[in-house]
Amino acid sequence: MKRHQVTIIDIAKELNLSKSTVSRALTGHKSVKPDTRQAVLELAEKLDYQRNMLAISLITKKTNTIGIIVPEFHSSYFPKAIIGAQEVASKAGYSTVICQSDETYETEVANTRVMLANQVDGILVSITKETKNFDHLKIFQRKGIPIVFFNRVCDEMDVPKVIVDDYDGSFRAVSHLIERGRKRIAHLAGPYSLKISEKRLNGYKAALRKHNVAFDEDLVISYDLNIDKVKIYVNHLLNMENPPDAIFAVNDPTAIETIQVIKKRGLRVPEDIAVVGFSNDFVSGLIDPALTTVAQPVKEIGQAAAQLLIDQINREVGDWKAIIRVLKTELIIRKSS
Amino acid sequence: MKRHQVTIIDIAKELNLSKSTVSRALTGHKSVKPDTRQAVLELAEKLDYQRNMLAISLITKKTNTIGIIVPEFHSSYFPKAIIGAQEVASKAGYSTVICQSDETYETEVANTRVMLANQVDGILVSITKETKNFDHLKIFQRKGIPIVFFNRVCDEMDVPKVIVDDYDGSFRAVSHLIERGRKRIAHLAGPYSLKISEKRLNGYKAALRKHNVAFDEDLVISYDLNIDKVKIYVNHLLNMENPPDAIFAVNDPTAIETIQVIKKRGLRVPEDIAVVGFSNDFVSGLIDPALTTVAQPVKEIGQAAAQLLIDQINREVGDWKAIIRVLKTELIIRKSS
DNA sequence: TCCAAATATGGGAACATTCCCGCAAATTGG
DNA sequence: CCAATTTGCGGGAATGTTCCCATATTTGGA
Repeated sequence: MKRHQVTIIDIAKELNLSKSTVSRALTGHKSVKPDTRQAVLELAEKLDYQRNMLAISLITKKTNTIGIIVPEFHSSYFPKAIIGAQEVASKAGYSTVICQSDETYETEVANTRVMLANQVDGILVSITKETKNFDHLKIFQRKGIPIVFFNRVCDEMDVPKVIVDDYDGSFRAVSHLIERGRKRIAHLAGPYSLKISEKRLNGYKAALRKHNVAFDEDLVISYDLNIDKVKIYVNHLLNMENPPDAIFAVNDPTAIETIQVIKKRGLRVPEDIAVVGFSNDFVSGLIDPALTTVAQPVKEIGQAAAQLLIDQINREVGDWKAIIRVLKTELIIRKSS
Repeated sequence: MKRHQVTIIDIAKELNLSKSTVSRALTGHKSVKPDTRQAVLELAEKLDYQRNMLAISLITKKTNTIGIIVPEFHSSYFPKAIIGAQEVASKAGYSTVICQSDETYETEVANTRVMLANQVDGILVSITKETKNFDHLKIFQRKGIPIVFFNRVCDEMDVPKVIVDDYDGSFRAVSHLIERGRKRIAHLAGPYSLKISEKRLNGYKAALRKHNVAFDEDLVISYDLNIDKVKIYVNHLLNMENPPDAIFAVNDPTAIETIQVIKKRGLRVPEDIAVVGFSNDFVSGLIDPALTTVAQPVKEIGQAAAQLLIDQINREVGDWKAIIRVLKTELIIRKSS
């Protein structure tokens, strides 16, 4: 299939030079006569020579590639974070290999294999909701390949992480609901295997405590983020003999689906039940009613994560700290509360 | 930074074998004693040996990687198409390198460089709205690297393409508006450098003709897809002495923004002005009013494109046809019309 | 004018792997 | 029981590049 690739040897032969000289001319080394360099560059252009990164990477042991593993592409969160990461990566001369784990542990493990085989210089990871064992990620640590977590982080690994203050965001969202006079606030939580679910739950609890609202265990439902199940849980909540007057959802897709279910039952948002989400997805301002939510600086998270990763790649082995960057959230109050 | 990588030579030495034998054992070659293979496999596992794809690719001239270049990540279209493409690619043993050109020609050119340097086995491309010169893509053809276009295709290159029937979708959308009694239907078109803009415009014109509605040049505005400008154009249309009673937008983000502008002026959708979009983005069903739009089988488009590409990679050079897969659209009628 | 230093180039190892070729030992068949 | 085949393994080239070391040429200062 492939025909012969133009190599530096072809250029060398044509110009009666050695491959060493051509290599030097091409990489912008000093100690090569301007005329020679000029000739090499011109011929390279003419033959449209492309440097073979495989060979270069093989010898330099550096691929200038970073891997990104994210659980899904359905919400606008990860695409946006990836844009941010790619931005700083490409500015630093890195290309990116993106894998999507589809929220399953096995795919995530497979993805890490791809990354290792491709000899990435470092990886950015946001784990799946299923991931409880981290051996596949610890391999990178062991091999000295930098790793940075963002959003969904691994607590038991001592590496840099970029997160938002989930506790605080959650606290403010729930406080807001209480200030609007809501007394029975339900929480549709994520799986507790994810640290963010736990933190958002804690923020929720703290807000209740702070405002002397009784905590009712029955009003907290942890679910697996499978959006189809929201219907069941929301209906369950609405069918309680003492139903909630507000629902704080762990993320925006959940909140949006919650609103749909409530509307379908003929109840009004926010009059009958207020709804608040988390993340400020692109959609959230456009739906009816517009969703009150906790905005995250998503693109900045991606940027920060990539920057942390590249810093780590450029540092000497051992010379880095497990910095945890915590970015601020912002409560966006809209019609749904 | 990097410490020594475990290679087949390490394994060979440890077991007093040659690297050839280890290679054979690892690649599942026949003619290697079961005991030997077992020993190799076990030691490889123990040392957590990872095959170096760089070296393998260098020698086999195949990277098992396909490149995907898309213009943007903002709408749900491209992420969804990528999911589809990745699905069939990874099933076929290919990983993907994704680049986003940010709707600028220069970035697209840079992206193709990355793809060439990374020796991808083939690329999937959807061009930017700016791309008028295709030399950077023709290089792939010249080098015998398969290329498949999807969505935003290049007309002057004779390669496989995956598109939807834009003309037909547009025709049906506009026919629907006419059937609902609309007489003055405006069209917010995309840049004519994109084939899809042209086709959607043609479908629009054809529908008018078919139903004997006069074509009014002033009701068609072509714009550069910069969403911030929608406001200007929609206001311009509404300020006309004989304003439109419907707006057919070239895509959903445009339609959604159009609705926002109309609502902000105190007009009602669809009572005063009906709006129809194109693509059925994830958001479109959730906004108020829910958007009538032409649904595309986005994931299937990605799948089809990847399949076409992989077929082409696996074929002998020269043995392929410039198939154009045209997928069907579906008109989704919602509240906005 | 001559030697040292700078400049310019070449040669070859190295990177990790595959794959072809060759050779020995083991197995088979008549 | 010996030739023929099969099985199992090793050696070494090749992939495209960088980089170190060596060598040749030019330059400059005393």
